[in-house]
Amino acid sequence: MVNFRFTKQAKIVKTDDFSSVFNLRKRLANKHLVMRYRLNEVNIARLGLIVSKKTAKSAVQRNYMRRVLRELFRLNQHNLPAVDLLIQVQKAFEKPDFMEIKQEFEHLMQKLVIKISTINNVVISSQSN
RNA sequence: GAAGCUAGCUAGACAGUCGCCGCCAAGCAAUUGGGGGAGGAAAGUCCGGGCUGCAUAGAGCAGGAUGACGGCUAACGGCCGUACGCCGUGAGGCGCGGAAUAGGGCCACAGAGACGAGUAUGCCGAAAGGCGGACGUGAAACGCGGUAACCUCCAUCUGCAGCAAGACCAAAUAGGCUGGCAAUAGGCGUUGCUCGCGCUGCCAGCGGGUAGGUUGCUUGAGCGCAUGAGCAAUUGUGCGCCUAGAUGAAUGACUGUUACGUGUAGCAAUGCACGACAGAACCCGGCUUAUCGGCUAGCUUCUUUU
RNA sequence: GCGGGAUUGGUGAAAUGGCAUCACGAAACUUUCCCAAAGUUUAGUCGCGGGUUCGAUUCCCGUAUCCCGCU
Repeated sequence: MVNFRFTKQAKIVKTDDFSSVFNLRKRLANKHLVMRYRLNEVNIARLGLIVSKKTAKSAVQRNYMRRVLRELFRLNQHNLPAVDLLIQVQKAFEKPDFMEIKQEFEHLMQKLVIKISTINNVVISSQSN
């Protein structure tokens, strides 16, 4: 039985955590979303969302985007290694675009997993050498 | 029946799966169970108040706001009633800025002239001049002209800031104060050197204070019903109810059944698609703006029937 | 949460309540064999809706959009 809960520990709250992810400058992007990531030490994938007022004026629209992204993360969190993940919305989307956003999100997830596994391999190989 | 006016209400419903944020109960804990979780505008921040801090002997000036009359209210620039003006066949809607004899300013064009003088014709005069002054122009023309939504004066109100207010707890680093130790030495800077001058080390304690956390934080000028007062706004009394509290910021996503509306395909049954404006951030009373629709009540006009 | 400012031809800016102005650009015409330069002419509901006024870009109120500051 897999637990899909999204608790407070899985949320990035502190300004330090945010800025440390930003400073690492690891970045993936496509049409609507920008993803920044950093390996962390808490053994759990954590999420921070950035939806600025510039992308959408209406608070309702911003809230919708936040909720959809959180939901996608919640359902996918067990496929992820322990990373701090910041998702920034670049272009506004609405309800009819849901399937597109889902595909984009999953695509980014795959890329992320591949990248991180290569990093880990490098680390392991360098240690063995 | 159609077209309207005004006031009020509403902003689909039920069930399931996976989740989110408070509260209550159980449990050492993990967790489990119960119950609650956006609006009529939560918006704009245009007014008013509560609350909190600062300032303050008392009073006033300056500055700001309001401006028919009377009332309501915690208060208001709000609301109600009345009067007046305009619009509408009407139900109704919109508006209203006190004082021009306290003083200053402005009054384009036209007009003789825009407030100080004085045009035509006329009367008195030899003349100078005096009296009186139409028509026309214009928003306004001798009359104490118009304009105060120009300054101003008058009346009334007004200390300043805002929950990121304020209160409490309190790392790391840097600096402050006090005490003790070391010491007149050494180090650094000032010119290449010397002298001179300036700065300073270690330990303990103290208080201030940043990140961060806790609180303020939701029971209130509260809501509903009945009834009394009042034309009404509003208000007295009685009974009942408890109705979000987040903080890198919860209130969501998906599925099924069904109601309503719109579009579309179809002769039809029915199928498919879509669902207004919009998201609490200390709390209330208003105003303004956005809004697919639906319901109720009262009233008006026109037409038809009896 | 609190506060300030802007909106005028296509663009950037002026203007005491009395005819909306300047520069660049655009279009048309003149000039030239052609182009450039030069000259002439044209195009504004003064963001929108009300009010005050004889008259509003200007004054007052509301509103929309944009920009900025403090915390």
